[in-house]
Amino acid sequence: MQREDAVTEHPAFDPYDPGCPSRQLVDRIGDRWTVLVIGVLAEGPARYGELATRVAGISPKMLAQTLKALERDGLVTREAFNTVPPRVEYALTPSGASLQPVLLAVSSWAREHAGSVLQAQAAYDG
Amino acid sequence: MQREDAVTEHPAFDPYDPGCPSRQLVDRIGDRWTVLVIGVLAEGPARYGELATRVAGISPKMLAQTLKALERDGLVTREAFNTVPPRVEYALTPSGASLQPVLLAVSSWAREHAGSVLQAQAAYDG
DNA sequence: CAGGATCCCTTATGATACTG
DNA sequence: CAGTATCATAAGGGATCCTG
Repeated sequence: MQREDAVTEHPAFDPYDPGCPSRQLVDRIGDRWTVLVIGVLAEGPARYGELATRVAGISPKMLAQTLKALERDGLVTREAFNTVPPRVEYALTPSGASLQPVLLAVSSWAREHAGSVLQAQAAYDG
Repeated sequence: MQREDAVTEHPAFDPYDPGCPSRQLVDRIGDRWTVLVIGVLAEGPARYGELATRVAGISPKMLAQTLKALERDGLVTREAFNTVPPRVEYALTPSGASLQPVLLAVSSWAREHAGSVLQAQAAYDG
């Protein structure tokens, strides 16, 4: 259990503490769509429709939701042009860009170990 | 998308890009409990109850489930001692240990940016 | 002590249709 | 084009009880 008045302090962020903002961030990084969206934006700004295309399989709802969350977290900027037809561009902020290497490390590890993991699974199942 | 009928015979959560096992791994890394469990084991072998204590908030079900998945993936070993009372020790395999730096990068990023993210959220909400 | 088996509920997510 | 609104479903996860 936890103290109610812990808000007044500004302690070290502890991912092991449920309810700690840093844990929330870890969760976000782990999010299925977040990773993919940031991956696309890491290559440059993109429009909504472009994202919808490149992150294949994502529903409009999830895309909008993911982008909104990222924008709220200050990881992504949203720029709307009042034209016809409408045009909205998303881009990574410096914070968002700083996340890229981390995500890269994750996917690198995954690529490197995918083989041995598959092997281990087969052995375990057998 | 898929040409399959409404028959969902396989619980494959891969939204798209099938045939990429590394994708499965990324999802695992992103798993809320996996990250925390590996984090604890990175400091050395631990018993079931020890893990239950240190990974605050996890239920027996989730802990067992997470450990089993990690064991199947060859990231964690399980050693059961046939004593009374029972004693089971979990430890990282080399593969699992190699994951530590990656996870460390993730939580480091989270700790570093938690502040600015909170700030961004406040600004967004206001 | 370690964990399996259940039950149940909350939330996440997807499909679809609609609007500024 | 860029979303929003709504609905239905499935999965994640917690609580609890039980056993080797």
